Amino acid sequence: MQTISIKDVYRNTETYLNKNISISGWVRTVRVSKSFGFIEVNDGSFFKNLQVVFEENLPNFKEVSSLTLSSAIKVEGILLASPGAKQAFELKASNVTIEGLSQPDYPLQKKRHTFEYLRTIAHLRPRTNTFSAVFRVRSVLSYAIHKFFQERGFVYVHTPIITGSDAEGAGEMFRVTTLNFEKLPRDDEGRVDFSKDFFGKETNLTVSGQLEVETYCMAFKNVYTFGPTFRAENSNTPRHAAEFWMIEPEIAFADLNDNMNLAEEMLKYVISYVLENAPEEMEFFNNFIDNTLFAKLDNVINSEFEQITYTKAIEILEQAKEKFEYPVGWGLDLKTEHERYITEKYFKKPVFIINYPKEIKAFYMRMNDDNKTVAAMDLLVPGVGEIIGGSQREERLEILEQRMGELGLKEEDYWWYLDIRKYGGTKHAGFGLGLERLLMYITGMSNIRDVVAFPRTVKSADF
RNA sequence: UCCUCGAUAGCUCAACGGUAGAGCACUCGGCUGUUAACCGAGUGGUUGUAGGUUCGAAUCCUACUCGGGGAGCCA
Repeated sequence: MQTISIKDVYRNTETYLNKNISISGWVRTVRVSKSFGFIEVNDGSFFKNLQVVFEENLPNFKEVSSLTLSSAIKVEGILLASPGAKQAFELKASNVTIEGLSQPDYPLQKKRHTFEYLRTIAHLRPRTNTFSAVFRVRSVLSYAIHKFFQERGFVYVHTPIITGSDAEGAGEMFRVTTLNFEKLPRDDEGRVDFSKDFFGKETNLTVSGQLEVETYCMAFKNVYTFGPTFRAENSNTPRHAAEFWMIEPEIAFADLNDNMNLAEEMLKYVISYVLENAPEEMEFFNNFIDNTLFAKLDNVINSEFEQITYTKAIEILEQAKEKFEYPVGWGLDLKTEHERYITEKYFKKPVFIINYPKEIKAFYMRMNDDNKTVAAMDLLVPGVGEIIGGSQREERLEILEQRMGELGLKEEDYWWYLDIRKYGGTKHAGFGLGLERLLMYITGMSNIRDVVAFPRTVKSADF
């Protein structure tokens, strides 16, 4: 008899009803009486469990009655309509094979656990309802992102994880080295001699694939990266991880407006896709994690995202009755409290803020005609804050070189980045989207450590 | 890194200067349709670590470690 998935049983019930089937999975809970009992089995294919009914006539009735939580079993039997209120059908067992018995000190209860405790058993937490839902949605979301870009002809580019450009500037980096720390090679001035290192120079883990992907953008026109990113920042917040995944599309012959349209279209697409393709999981999140979730997501899908300039945002904040802890003024960066006010209280929907002062943004962003602002965009969403940061890139060689000079960046460190401006450069734009931030927004999970399988954060790299 | 709150049984918590307790988990027993099953009994503790105050400390004080929340930085 072929073993079928529990998802298949739920999705194609008519095919299997009143027929003999076989399933395999892990015991979520057992309820026994003297001569019969119930087992709820989860096989990982589906959020919901399948209820198995067993009776005294099983040859191993006693062993089955005392099954421990999370034991691995295989069940053969007939799928019947269930008289119980909480499920439409159940599997009446004719044979239960115990594949792997779980020890009685299994640390997960049938009761609710705190997320803090579950983080200490990250190897077991995917067996809980919440994490089963989170990581199935993470998978569906990742697929939706690829599907969105692939359907539009974008080329998926694998930018390097180990980077040799020592001047990315997007944050503190993790050094990659094979040097022996006990005996570091030194140069004449007593400094560590990286020419003796594996790559013959200083190397680090990437903090962004943007600069590299821009070069492929100038060959394939529409490209994206989707991969791990590393930041060694000492950030202790529920929104930061040292290792996270980032999506970075880059589009050629395109300006900031094209960029915003792409971001808006992508977000609406992937949220809709997850709602359609993981309905049980999303129902769970809406019921148990955040009961405003569906309303929030519907609002994103159905509203036109607002677009305002940085200058306008400052005006709004200056006129707000709200008391802010940090000062507001043209030229000052927007703080979390300001961003929250604008997206949550003033507009109550996603907002693009564009055209920031050049002083508070990166060197590669395109200078606007006013010579004061650059074509940057941040997308703020209610509840999470900044979810996307992007810009139109400076394609004019002289202006880019001038900006780098102002900021003290050395041209020789960026020779290849400057080269793409020399050989058929064109206007282009792109943005970065944090996968985990988006996943938090879609699931309502409030800590990034609970949407990463084995989170790496300050002072923590267990498992 | 700063501010703030916390750490007691495997888990979630109570006890707030005077003999450390409950629910769940686990073990045993009972129960013919359960749904975080239910009913009865039992097992389970150097109260995060190190000092200090006190006749006496889980409780008060100090430091440290770890965790939560907020801020900065950002995705």
